[in-house]
Amino acid sequence: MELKRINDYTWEIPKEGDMKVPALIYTSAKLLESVRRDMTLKQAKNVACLRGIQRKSYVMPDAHQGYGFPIGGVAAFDMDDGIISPGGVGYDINCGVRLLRTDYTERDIHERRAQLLAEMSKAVPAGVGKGGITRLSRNVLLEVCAKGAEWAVENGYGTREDLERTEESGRMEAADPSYLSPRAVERGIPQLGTLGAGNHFLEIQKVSEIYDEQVSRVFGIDSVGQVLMMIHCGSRGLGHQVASDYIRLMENKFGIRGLPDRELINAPIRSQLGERYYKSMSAAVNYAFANRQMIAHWVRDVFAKVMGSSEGMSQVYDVCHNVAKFEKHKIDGKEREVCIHRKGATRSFGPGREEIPEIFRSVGQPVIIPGSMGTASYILVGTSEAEQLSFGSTAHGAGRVMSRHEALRRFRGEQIKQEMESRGIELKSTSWKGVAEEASGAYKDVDEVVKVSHKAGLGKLVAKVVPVGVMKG
DNA sequence: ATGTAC
Repeated sequence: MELKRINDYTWEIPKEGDMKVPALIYTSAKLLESVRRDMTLKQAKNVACLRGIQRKSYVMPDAHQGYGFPIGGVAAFDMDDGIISPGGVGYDINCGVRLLRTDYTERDIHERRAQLLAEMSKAVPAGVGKGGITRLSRNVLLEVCAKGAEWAVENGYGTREDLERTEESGRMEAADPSYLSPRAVERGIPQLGTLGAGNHFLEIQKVSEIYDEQVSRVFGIDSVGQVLMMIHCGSRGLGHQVASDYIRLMENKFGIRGLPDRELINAPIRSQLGERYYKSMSAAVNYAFANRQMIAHWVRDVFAKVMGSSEGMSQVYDVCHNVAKFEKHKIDGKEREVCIHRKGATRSFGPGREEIPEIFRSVGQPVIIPGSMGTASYILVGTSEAEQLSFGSTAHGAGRVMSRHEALRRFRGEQIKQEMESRGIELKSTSWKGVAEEASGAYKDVDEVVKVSHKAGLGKLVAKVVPVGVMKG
């Protein structure tokens, strides 16, 4: 494939054939090798062919192949001529990350980290298909999907301050749960307040490096050794069902003829089906916000029980990694509203954007990038440059280099756990198979991913954290 | 990611 090197961290696939715009890949020579081995670049070119796409089809440094669109793909579409696509959001709608700070240091919790993990695994149900401890009626589930994290706070899970420190304040107003299929509702009812499986986790972390003292202090990250709690999960079976439902509905309505790949099925944003998908997707987004809100509340309960207090455990921020949204961006010098798809990408807004909470508005929003199991994670800050470079987006994680299937062939869960424990990291999981699939060897080097983000200007380094204890689904 | 197939 023809790739034009723009600079050390940017490559372009020039417009050709049916492409309406070029594709732009933020990567390094090292990361480019793995991206060239799978379908990522072909998929980025396919996205560039879709109707109404603006500026470029963007690829983030952690990208790998996904359903239709690459994971680590960002694309914006014209509100009048453009499309919205379930494959551009992904199956796990509003998969995302929440970060809590604490007043504890690693020393304070060292002796009790196994106990913290044991209590968390009692308090937070995890695993494939796992149900939760809440008993919801159908009507309450619909209310959760309409109100998101607000519902959770109103029902005793956490504080209003948490909402301020959540993307969209924990609630997408566009949500209309009445468009959810009966099956989506049915799957959502038992799973609210559950972690799930795959790459979802709870992690006890300690700050290992601070790159920007001023910004980190604004985020509530004060010193090396400070303990943080990271929560990574999404919308479970409900979001998955919304994606499946609308992929099928759109295929039936529009057919797959003329698409470069049937997985790119989409609907005009202004069509009935496009609007219904957006409202249903927003309902799933809200379900995921409520999910993380409840889990965060239980994590605080666990600290209160094991450590004696959860005081000081305020939220740093909560970000979406898989979402489509209507946002205003400057295109060809003119401010316009577009439909942004961020699939495996984090919003990275810089100073001044009205969408970010006032407390962060002078420095930019927190960007939370989890690594793979047993590796570092990073806190970055959004930049103004990113708005021109990538519609205000950066990476969302390490990004796979190996399929789950291949990881199962190569790794053993028991051995991975042993290796982590020899490095002083506790691991608790419901599934050896899950641990093998999530081995860090199946992922890219997150240090390299965030270096590209920093150097390219997509999001700037603020702090590095390392795991102390990990709970996997 | 996912009641890893409806």
